[in-house]
Amino acid sequence: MSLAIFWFRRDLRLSDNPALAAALANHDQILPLYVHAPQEETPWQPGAASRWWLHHALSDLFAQLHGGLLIRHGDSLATLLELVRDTAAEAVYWNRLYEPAAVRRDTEIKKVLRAAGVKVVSDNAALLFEPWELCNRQGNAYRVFTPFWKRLLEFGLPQPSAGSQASRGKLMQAAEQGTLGAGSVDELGLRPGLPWEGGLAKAWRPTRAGVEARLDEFLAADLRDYAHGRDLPGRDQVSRLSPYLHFGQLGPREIVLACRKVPHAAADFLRQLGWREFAHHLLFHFPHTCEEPMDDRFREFPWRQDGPAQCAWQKGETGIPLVDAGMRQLWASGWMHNRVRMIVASFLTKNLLLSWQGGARWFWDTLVDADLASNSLGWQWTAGCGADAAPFFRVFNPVLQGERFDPRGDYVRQWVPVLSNVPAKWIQRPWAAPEDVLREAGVVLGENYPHPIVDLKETRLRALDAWGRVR
DNA sequence: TGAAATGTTGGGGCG
DNA sequence: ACGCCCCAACATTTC
Repeated sequence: MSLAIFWFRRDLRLSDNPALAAALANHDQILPLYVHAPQEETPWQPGAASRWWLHHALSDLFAQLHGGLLIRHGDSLATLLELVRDTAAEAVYWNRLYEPAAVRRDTEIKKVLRAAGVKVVSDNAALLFEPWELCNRQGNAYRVFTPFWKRLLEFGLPQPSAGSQASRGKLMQAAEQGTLGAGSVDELGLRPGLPWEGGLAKAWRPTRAGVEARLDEFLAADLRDYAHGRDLPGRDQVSRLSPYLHFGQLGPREIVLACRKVPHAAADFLRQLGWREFAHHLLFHFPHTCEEPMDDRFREFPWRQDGPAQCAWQKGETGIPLVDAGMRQLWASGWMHNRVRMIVASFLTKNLLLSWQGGARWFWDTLVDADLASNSLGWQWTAGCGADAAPFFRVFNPVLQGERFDPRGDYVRQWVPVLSNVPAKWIQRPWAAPEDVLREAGVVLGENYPHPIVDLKETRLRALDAWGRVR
């Protein structure tokens, strides 16, 4: 009778799970384990929105396993050693993580377990390719997206391997785990316990059934005209799969497989999956880039300190409608449309001249899809200090972006309801509207909607000057 | 996965 | 009919 522990981390699914499939193939009985150890991810412990999602993802996995998921809270290595001792497990299986803290921890755990005579098997459930499997002709990591993606496509987009649907009859049932001291998901205390979670619950279905339904719906309807429609936040023609991917309730290879089955071209959408892949590639090879700019010239960049401005940005009270709409969508639903993420990030770093790290930290705490790799890439891209970064002179004008991508103001109306009666012509810049137009719409600037906290033209020039000095 | 300034062109109003 | 000016509309350059 051979027993192995399967350690769930951010691969909270039973399908397309290579390490789980390998464990099932090689052992008679598998103990499914989850260890809650946020302190091991310091300084990037999951934020409130992320914990809310994790709570539901774990509850759902617990249900899929009919309660046969051992839940522990504490030190990962100590927990594994204790369970190996108590169950006489021969092996521990897991799927890899790529954040610097997780890599350090897992390397140490692997070393200690092997020294103790325990077999350790790790595999890749989170990415299309391991970060070290793709390199340029000089054998170096990629720093530019396009050649990276081109190379990946040359290798071919991988699909779930056949063995991943192995028998689940060997998974140890709850009754058999009786003496091992299982905790419950509720005991982990992951839910915010704020009225806030009502907004998250309304916006999301954080379960495997939820993601399967979402994927089908997206591929059937929203993939047509995706290249254009994904830029319109009012239309919301985007996949919304990112939180499921982060927690591994859906694997990227499952997405590739699903795309093969639809009649429309999926290349533009898969390219977005490529950006997620690229972000992991970069964070693995340049692990300091979640804290520090990749471009050393930005180490001494003169970011301002401005608490009130930072706060206005966070609360969506900048007086710039599209920025405020995005920040309010984030707070209310734990998510923001990608086009708007770029706009609010440009506004924070360029118009307010506040550090990208501060923005990244706020996103980290409020996004249900907060992912260290994607978040770091996105913010460094906007700030112009990262790999394949936006050119220094690229400053988004949130008014023009609004007129181009939210021309009727649908998105602004939804998230900044006080502006809902402002005509489309003025909704992206109410401060410029004639008095009678505002009066008729019920808007009183400085009363029920703020005056803009900065002048867009002036702050653009200030940003150009600051970025110009870096060159 | 920009925006603004500057340059060019061509149609129409008008003397 | 002609030249002149104005100014969209579009293209190019610059940040």
